[in-house]
Amino acid sequence: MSAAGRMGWRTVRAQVHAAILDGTFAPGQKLPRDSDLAARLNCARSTVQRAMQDLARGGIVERRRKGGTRVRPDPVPRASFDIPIVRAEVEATGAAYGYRLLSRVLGPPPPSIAHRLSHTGDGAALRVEALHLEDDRPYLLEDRWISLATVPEIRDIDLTAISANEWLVQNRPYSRCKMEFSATVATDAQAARLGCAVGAPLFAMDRTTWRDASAITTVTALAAPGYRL
Amino acid sequence: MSAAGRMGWRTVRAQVHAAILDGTFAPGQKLPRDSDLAARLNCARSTVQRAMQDLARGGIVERRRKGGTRVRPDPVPRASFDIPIVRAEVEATGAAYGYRLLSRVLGPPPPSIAHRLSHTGDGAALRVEALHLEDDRPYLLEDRWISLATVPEIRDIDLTAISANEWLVQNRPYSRCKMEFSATVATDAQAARLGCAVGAPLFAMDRTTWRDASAITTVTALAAPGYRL
DNA sequence: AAGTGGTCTAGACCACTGA
DNA sequence: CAGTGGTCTAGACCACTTG
Repeated sequence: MSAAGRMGWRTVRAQVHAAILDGTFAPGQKLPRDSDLAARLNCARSTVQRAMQDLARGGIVERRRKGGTRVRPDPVPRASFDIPIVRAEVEATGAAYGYRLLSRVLGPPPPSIAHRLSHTGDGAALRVEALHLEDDRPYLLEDRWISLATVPEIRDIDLTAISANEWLVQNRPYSRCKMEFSATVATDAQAARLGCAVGAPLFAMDRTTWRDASAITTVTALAAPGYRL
Repeated sequence: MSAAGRMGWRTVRAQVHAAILDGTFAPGQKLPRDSDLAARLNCARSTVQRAMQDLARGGIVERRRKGGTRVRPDPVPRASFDIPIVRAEVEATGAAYGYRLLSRVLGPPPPSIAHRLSHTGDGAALRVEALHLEDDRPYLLEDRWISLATVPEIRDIDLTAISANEWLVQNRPYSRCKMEFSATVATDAQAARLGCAVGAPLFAMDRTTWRDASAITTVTALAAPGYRL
């Protein structure tokens, strides 16, 4: 770690990171305080601040007021990736995107879904099943519940023309989102819709979105066998 | 969006985000330039900068030099979560963590693995199969290949005492990491080791880590049925 | 060529928190 | 209570990109 030419915050980050990787700063060890690093690297403290904050965000170091900055003994693999819009994901592969509405039912959701939507009991919901296609082959099967309390307009939208997903994204931006991933095997009905064998392994994504404290929608999407995230 | 009391960058971010959610700034629309917002909110431009940069990182807006800041029409769900260390993940549930080495073999990896490790042909590797336990029940089955070219010391480590995962994390910090998730069904051998039925759905995580350009290890971990991420 | 975001600086004060 | 990170400011210059 030397104080050569101009030090941008990315350079500072790289230098400190390199020093951690090569053992100059051992796991658990305390790093010099920001102002000292700034002096040694010949830059402003705020530049070091920026760099260290980025390392902290990446799980490389841990910072505490008065406690100083320490190398994390367990570099947390902080995965961060974009969940692509289905249409974009399909079209990115060069394939043609298609969409088909399978069912659309108004009614009270079962308890498990009502709980996810934080429904207090009286709330009705719209259930939509749809299939996303990649070059006419089944790609993603979604089973969605939309809260009519939060999104009453959805009742009048023609969901054969636009997917609920896209309509919601464009008309009901959400402020919070929770996702879960798991694995299941295809039931008879799912296999028929996805065009795969019964018992085939399916990658499942559960997503619930909120606008402030009001749940908007909860969806379970099943990907055709072979899907990788 | 009013200029009330003290405006920290989090406050600025919240105000702008709220203005986007309530439609003051429509999707695709251009926002005022930073200095204007700063004037309107009665704070320094750099404070607005920080807030806007955070919104951009969250996929809410898109910024371009000279092009200005625009509301993203497709609020990208940017999932960001920590991949926990297995031991920590188990112990967080209050359960006892256990670990068992199943096999340990030195030899040339098959082509598919050699490719993932960027081996040029001559490189040998260490293959380790291990089982992570939660209260003595199978939790995660890992099948790992470690590059002896990058980590020769691993040959002399007693992997019955410490898991390869933990040893590597503590002794070979990595600078890059690639992960993939998918779903499979249990084979005979996997079912026996995980104590589940043949054909049960398994959540699979593939991870490869590098130190600079040298691959360190590649691992496929299978979670027992019921696992959710 | 000009406009807008990106970064750097020097200095100040605040907010946690460990000793 | 004292030390360290967190944030704010005002100003300057740079870098990219669009018209």
